[in-house]
Amino acid sequence: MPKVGMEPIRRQQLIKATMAAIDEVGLADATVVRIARHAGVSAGIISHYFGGKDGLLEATMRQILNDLGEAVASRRRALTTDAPEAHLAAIIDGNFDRSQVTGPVAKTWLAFWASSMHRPALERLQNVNDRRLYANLSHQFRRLLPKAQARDAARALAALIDGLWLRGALTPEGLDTDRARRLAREYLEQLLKAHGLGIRHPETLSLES
Amino acid sequence: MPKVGMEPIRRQQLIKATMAAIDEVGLADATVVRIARHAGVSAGIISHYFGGKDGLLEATMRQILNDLGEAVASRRRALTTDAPEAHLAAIIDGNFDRSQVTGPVAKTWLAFWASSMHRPALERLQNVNDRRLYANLSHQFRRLLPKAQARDAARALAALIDGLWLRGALTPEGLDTDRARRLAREYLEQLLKAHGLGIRHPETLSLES
DNA sequence: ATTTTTTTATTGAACGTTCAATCAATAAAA
DNA sequence: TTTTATTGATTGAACGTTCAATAAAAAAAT
Repeated sequence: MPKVGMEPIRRQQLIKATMAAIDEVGLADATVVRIARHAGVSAGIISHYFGGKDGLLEATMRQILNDLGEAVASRRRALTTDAPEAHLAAIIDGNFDRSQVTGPVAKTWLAFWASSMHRPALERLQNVNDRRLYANLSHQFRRLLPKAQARDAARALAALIDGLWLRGALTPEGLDTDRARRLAREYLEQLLKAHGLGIRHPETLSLES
Repeated sequence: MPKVGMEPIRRQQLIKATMAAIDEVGLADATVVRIARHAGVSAGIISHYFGGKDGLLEATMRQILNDLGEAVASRRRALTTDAPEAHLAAIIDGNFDRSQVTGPVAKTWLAFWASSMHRPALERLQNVNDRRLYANLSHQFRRLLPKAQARDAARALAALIDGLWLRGALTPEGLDTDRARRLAREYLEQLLKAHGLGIRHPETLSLES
């Protein structure tokens, strides 16, 4: 089947196959042969397109984080108001975007998160993503709360979002995205109410209901 | 050095060495030789006392979860009041117990959490622990809130606790336990306030009646 | 329109490495 | 002398990478 212009196709196939393999047997047993079989190609092709297994894993993590960032960014772009409550709701919704929370993606995300502790290349990607979430939250909260309280609110909401992801990735049924979104939004609502700031119709603040 | 009664000593040494090795190079590179070297013994001894590497990993995870459970249980036993707010505060404090949050333990915990998705033996231990935290929280909230809201409160607080752990395990400086405790307690306070239930001096609940 | 040549894409067996497990040998205490 | 504890070289399996061989398409030549 050799043809020209196979590179972007194969790269995408292999990244998807990596997630499928990790979902199936975990990162530790996701060998190059297994990944290649999922993509319907031979093992050698991985070194050809990614320079080796590490390159493929890094590309896979980068894709997951990019997709997550884009899910958040697109929801914020679609806002018709600049109210901080609306941005915060969009950040929550983006983090529980359907495309991010399917079994393979969530399990791969968690596997990478754990191994990023000891792989510099993955740790870098992880930190960029972490800081982006915290900075986004912190900046919006800062428009509503004093600095110290804004920081705490951002830390807590970021932890709640990650915790819901984590628990969702581990339950066999997968994450209940509607419930996770609702819990995070209710936390946000309570937080603002506790500081004497009402939230105005959180369920209609973003475009998707 | 050979003497009788070495078994409990060696088992403890090897479990501790396992956490040290995972903290140092991650679960993927924590080989039996490396673990044994941390304990100052030879590799063969692992199979002798634990039947193999898997047995050692399972014993290590079991110890972490047992310690965590004991940290919570002992704080609840020490309560002088039966107020649900006090139990909830004790559960929070127990989960951020100092002995549980040092670097090696936290990293090992996260590594096991990720690999429990694909190792039945670890998954079982993980589920027991998860359900215990959720059941404890849920039962105490049930004394304050209607059933549906109690369940949601338990789910959210459990996620917040896990999320704070997760983020703490990944930051180079480790988890700031005081801050994590404070954020979780503030969340609890807001939650109860939102339901019209004041909390009475959460930091002194375990001392006053 | 054929045939030939070149380029691109892919394979999979071979290689060197690393690992967990084994077990005969050894050493110290009982 | 017997028992308990421990070693560490050996073994076999599994892994990622490499690379000569191959196949198909594209380009060039006839």
